[in-house]
Amino acid sequence: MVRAGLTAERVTLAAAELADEAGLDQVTMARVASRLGVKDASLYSHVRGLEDLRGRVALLAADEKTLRIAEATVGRAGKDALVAFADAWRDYAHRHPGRYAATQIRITIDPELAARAPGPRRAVELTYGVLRGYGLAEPDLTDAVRLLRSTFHGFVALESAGGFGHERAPQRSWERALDALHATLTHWPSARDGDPS
Amino acid sequence: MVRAGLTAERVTLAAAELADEAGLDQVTMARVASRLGVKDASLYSHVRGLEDLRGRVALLAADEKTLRIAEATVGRAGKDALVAFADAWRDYAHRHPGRYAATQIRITIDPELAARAPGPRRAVELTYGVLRGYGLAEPDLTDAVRLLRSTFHGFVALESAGGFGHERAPQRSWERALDALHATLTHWPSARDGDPS
DNA sequence: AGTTATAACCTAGGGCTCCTAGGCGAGCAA
DNA sequence: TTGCTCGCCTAGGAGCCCTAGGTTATAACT
Repeated sequence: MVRAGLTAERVTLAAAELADEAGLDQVTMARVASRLGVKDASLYSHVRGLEDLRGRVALLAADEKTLRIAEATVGRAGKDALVAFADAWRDYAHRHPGRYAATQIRITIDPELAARAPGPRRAVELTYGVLRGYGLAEPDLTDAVRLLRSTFHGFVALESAGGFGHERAPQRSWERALDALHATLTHWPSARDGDPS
Repeated sequence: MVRAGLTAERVTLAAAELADEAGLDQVTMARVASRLGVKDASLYSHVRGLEDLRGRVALLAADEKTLRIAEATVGRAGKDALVAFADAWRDYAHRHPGRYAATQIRITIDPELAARAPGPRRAVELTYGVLRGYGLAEPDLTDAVRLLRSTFHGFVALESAGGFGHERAPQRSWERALDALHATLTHWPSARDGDPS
């Protein structure tokens, strides 16, 4: 009998590929195992269970997405950096819908495993890096980071859930949203300026 | 044998309550049935299956959320209406996490059933109503609607997934986001004003 | 009131899921 | 060559979704 040479990483990668091709809900132990030429029970030597596997896919996706964003934004600043950041985010979600969906799941990840993953921490650093050019200081910086992440994630989630009708290309709306975010960051009100219009 | 008096509506409501209490993934035919004092096979007279049931929960949630927003925004205009709209959205998501999660699922709803549900159409009308005060015209209106929905949904999704650290109260960031959206809508650039900063 | 028809709820069971327990043998170390 | 480790196996339990077919409560009609 030839051994398959499984590792936690290979199992996670197979699950991620399956998620992108067939949807996250189609990721079952049996299907991942069959893709690796193995029985489902064999996976439990490498992965604690289905929930653990999903968590690993989520961590993988976070790392990959962060890497793409880092590559896209390196050497850029200002609106250039903002657009590159946002486009890389959206592009990753489009290219890897299953992996991206895994990141949306309420977190039930092995803390020890999560601590070793560089993705989330690095993602925060990158976001702060983009905002550095806009001259914001805490706590405005935190608020701005949250606004950016909310807008990017919300747009991508609605778009891929079919939440936008077909009357206008999402690309145009995306560009306008980025214009709006750039303007918002440029003129961020550093103090409350009550405008009860 | 006493009959339980089930209807599709009662089954959907039980599923929605279970989703809010235990999480959407805990909504199984068996658990919904037991909550109604019935065997799982009995539900299939009223509901086509689990996917259909989830779709009905999603439709219920959309209708309820729209209703709350309508109540909150009636008689308001401008930023007042924007804030009421957004707060009602976020409040619904907080109060009914399971129902809200159901609305995020990639749509696989019986089209005939969906056509009878007033929620989605009414939601679009309400959003356009809020924007009326800002004097936008198509296609800017569509772009603005998408920006609002993206920001609201993205913020709520990240917030309830634990995506924000604990270093600053989300409420503050939410208020700043609404300030930013109000400013964006007030000064919406009706033509492209390329600012390659 | 008695009869009939509808349909609400049941039991039984198939095929799928995740997961555990225990066994065999492949390939490495001595 | 011998022996050990551990990678992958088979077997099986519990629970999932769903279908088929049987009972029987209830509503409708004479």
